[in-house]
Order: sequence, then C-alpha cells, then structure tokens
Amino acid sequence: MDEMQALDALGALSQETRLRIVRLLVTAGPDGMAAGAIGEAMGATSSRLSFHLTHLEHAGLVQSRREGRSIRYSAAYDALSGLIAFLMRDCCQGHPAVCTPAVAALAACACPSPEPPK
Amino acid sequence: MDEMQALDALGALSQETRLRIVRLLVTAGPDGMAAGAIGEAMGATSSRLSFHLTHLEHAGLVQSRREGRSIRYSAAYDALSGLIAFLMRDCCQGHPAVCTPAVAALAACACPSPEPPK
DNA sequence: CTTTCATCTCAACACATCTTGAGACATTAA
DNA sequence: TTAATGTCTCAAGATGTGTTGAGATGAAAG
Repeated sequence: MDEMQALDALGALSQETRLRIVRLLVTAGPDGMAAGAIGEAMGATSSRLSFHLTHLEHAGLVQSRREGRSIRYSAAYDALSGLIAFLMRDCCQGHPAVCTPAVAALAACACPSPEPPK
Repeated sequence: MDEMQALDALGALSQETRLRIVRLLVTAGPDGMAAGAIGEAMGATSSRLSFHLTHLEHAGLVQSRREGRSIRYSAAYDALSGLIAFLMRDCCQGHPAVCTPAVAALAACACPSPEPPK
C-alpha cells in the first residue's frame, strides 16, 4: 500500500458510518452482507448507504458482487491489513515506541497470534 | 482509545500534509522539531502549517511545548500506537486475516520485535 | 410484459475543510 | 523601548463532504 492508497483508506475510515460498516463487514466474514441488511443494521437510507459503500469500495476497503436482486458487500481483509502495516512501517522507522505497544495490545485480544501457542 | 478518538485520529491522518508531518515528527524522535523547521521541510506557509499542527494536536497525535521563541512539536507515540491497536482489535475480532499479515509485515521491517531475538 | 423488489444515480443543499494573506501576540536582543 | 523573530489568529473564498428525496436501473416473479 502506497501513501495515496493509505490516504484514501484513512479518509474512508474517518467517518462514523463507514467505520461501523467496515466493522460490521469484518465480523460478518468473507461472505459479507447484502446492502439492505447493512442499511438495516446502520439505520441508513438507501441512498446514504449507497454513497458510503461506494466510497469504501473506491478506497479499496470493501468489495461487492451481485447476487440475484441484491448486492453483497464484504470486507477487503488484505486492504485493511495493508493499511495497518503501512501505519506501522511508516511510524516505526527507528521508533518501536509505536509498534511494540500496538502489537502487545493485539496479543491481549482474542485473536490468534501469528505463531499460535497450540 | 475509543471510537471517537479513533475517528479524530483517522481524520487527522487522512490529509497529505498532516500525514507527512506525523511521519517527520515520528522520525525526529521525542525531542520533535520547531514549527519553523517543520514548515521548511513541508514547504508550507506559517498559517497553513499552524492550521495542520493545531488539527493534529487536537486529535492527540502530536504535542507542543514552547522553547524560547519557537514552539517544538513532537509525535504522541502512545496515541499512534493506540490508533493501530484500535484498528487491529476492531478489525481482528475473530478475523486474523487482518492482523496476522499486518504483524508479519511489521516483523519484516527494521523495527525490533516485541521479543527481540538477542 | 408488467410488477415488485433491491439498489444505484443525480441534483440540491447545508456544512466542513483547506488555503491564503494580513495582522496580532509572545519572546528575545539591542 | 524598539526592533526582529517565530508562531498564531482571523476572515474570506474555493473546494470537498454528507444527507436527502425523487427517480432510474437491473433482476426476478407473476
């Protein structure tokens, strides 16, 4: 991810409705959700929702596919991890004061670590 | 870091000038840089620079202290790591597809890992 | 083909953001 | 005090963003 993509992604995520959409789609899994279901969960009108979904798609953070009458949106996991990696690489140059606590916080969350302790 | 702080931080970073200022200040170290030196590095007028620095300070991403005639700005490392941790926790709930590659990308960068292999 | 359903597109408006230039404020030196 | 330096504040204008409502499009059912 280059700087321009990162700026787009950051801008897309810096809006309450869009951040919540991404959160919803990440937890929804790779199959994603139909636009209607997202709108219901967000309490958004169809045109408002369409505006934000288009914005997120242009920023590369979600992807869409038609399925019958509805359109399913799903999180672009690679773009999200790319953004986080960009922030860490960009911030961490010689300064682990940023990355070390961030990774430590991740270890304390429910996610499996890169090397699961199985 | 809660959602509102994260939105502020994401919005602050989603602007080219401000993202570059943060990058500059992170690499400048804890002592930071005087506003004038930042402006020179960015090629920005004093009022434009002041606008962006104030924006970043309100978002909690930088801090300032007066030093003689000049004002030194420095990166708020804790806020930056807090933002990254927020993104990972928020994105990673049950979905290591985001966090695992991000942490792996970090390991490939010049930064010391949380458990240095010394 | 017509209807229905799901979603998108468009124009309009309000509001926020970024940039600029002029000037104010605070700090130091003469 | 006066002058010089470094930075901030303010108002104005251009541009960008988010919301709404009305209507268009596309897909499936009758």
